Amino acid sequence: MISQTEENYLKAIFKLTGESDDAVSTNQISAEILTSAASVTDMIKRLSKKGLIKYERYKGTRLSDEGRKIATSLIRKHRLWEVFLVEKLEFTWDEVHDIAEQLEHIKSEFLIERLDRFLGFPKFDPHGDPIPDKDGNFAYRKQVSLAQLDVGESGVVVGVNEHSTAFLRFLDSLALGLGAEVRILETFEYDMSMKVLVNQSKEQVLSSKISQNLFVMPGE
Amino acid sequence: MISQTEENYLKAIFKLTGESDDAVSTNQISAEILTSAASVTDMIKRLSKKGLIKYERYKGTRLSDEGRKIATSLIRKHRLWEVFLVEKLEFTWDEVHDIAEQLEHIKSEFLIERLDRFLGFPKFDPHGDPIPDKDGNFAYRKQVSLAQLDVGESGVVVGVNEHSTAFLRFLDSLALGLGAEVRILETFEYDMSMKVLVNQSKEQVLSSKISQNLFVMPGE
DNA sequence: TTAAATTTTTAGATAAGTCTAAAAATTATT
DNA sequence: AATAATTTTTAGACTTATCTAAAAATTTAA
Repeated sequence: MISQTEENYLKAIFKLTGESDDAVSTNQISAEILTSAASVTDMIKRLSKKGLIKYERYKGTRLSDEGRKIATSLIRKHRLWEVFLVEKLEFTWDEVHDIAEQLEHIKSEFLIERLDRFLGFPKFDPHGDPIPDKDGNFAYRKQVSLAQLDVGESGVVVGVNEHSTAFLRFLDSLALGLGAEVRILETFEYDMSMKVLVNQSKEQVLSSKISQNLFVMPGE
Repeated sequence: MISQTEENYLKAIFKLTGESDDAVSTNQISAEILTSAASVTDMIKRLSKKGLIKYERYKGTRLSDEGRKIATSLIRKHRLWEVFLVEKLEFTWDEVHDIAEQLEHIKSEFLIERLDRFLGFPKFDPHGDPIPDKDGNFAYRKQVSLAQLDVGESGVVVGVNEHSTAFLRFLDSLALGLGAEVRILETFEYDMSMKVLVNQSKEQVLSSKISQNLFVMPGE
């Protein structure tokens, strides 16, 4: 049996390496989990003994196949629960993270398959992040950050690169939620901000921080 | 912050005393939690220090107002999640206990109020057990065990006094789920079994163990 | 290529929750 | 009322997960 804490370490390692197979350092993990490096060393030994990670002293850590499977399963659960909270319980996209963080640890394969069906097998969560299938495969989508578009081009918002409540609420206030259509009117070299037309109706100036953290599917 | 283990002890104490304010013994708790008496003594000290129970050495334990509030809140969560699993995810009544046992520990008042609304404010769970409201009040319902009915009387199944998978599946096979109508045709003094008519169609002989563990609302 | 800076690991403590075995207190029995 | 049986608590140990401080290994820089 794997503990919630162990699960959180596996998820952190996956988050740091993504789909690649790079090794992550002890310090990277400790920064991600907000814990001491000494605690990470301890946990790494335990996970290594269980065969969930491959690790060499001073060299770093990478997930084993088994560890990767658990990590993607956690992400799958987390994102499916987020869909549930938003679609069924009417939470907003900035309210769901902490609750999903708890729900992802509920142990029942059967439960998650039924939840998936109940939700209509969604492929993306309320933030536009892909929901891995049972085998851990993530849906691919052609996307770029809004900052990469040139004047005259447009795109549809499909995701965010930052999940803070503050950022998500700010996007709401700009009508820049998922599905919003954005056309680049003008870019300002000075601070890399850009003037855009949102949903063919409202002009808005966006800082580079915003445009870099917004993913769009380029159109036209 | 209260731990899951602490929550489980409070729930066990509540289960043992019910709505009364009797003291429960250390051994009773250890039997309920399936743990050693020594562990119970340790935990009792901790809960007492937190003001969640009132306890005197060798005299027994009872819940404080605060402890009772937490216990009923856990039961509320457990039963609401059971309704969700059965009504929305199409689980059967014998499959939901273990999953609800995990879900009841998810911490979010907001979540449970929204779940309650999503489910249409149910008053009873899939086993017929009452769901306490936010203030911890249980709905009252006039009910007796089937064994208490006399020949000629009838009732509608509204609850069970045993929640084992075996018992619930057995009831299913007899078409004796919640809502079933039962009329007593004959009782046998010898072993306290009774012959009944289920849903005005099928005759069945029920052992006293069954009739004692089935709650009905008497009709006629 | 040696010294300085950084990263990682070890050593030793602490807290929660569990256990067994033994001691203490209470209750039951003769 | 004294003894026996039962219940409860204490004592001491173990595991998981955490910490700080110090030691060891590695990397960077002069």
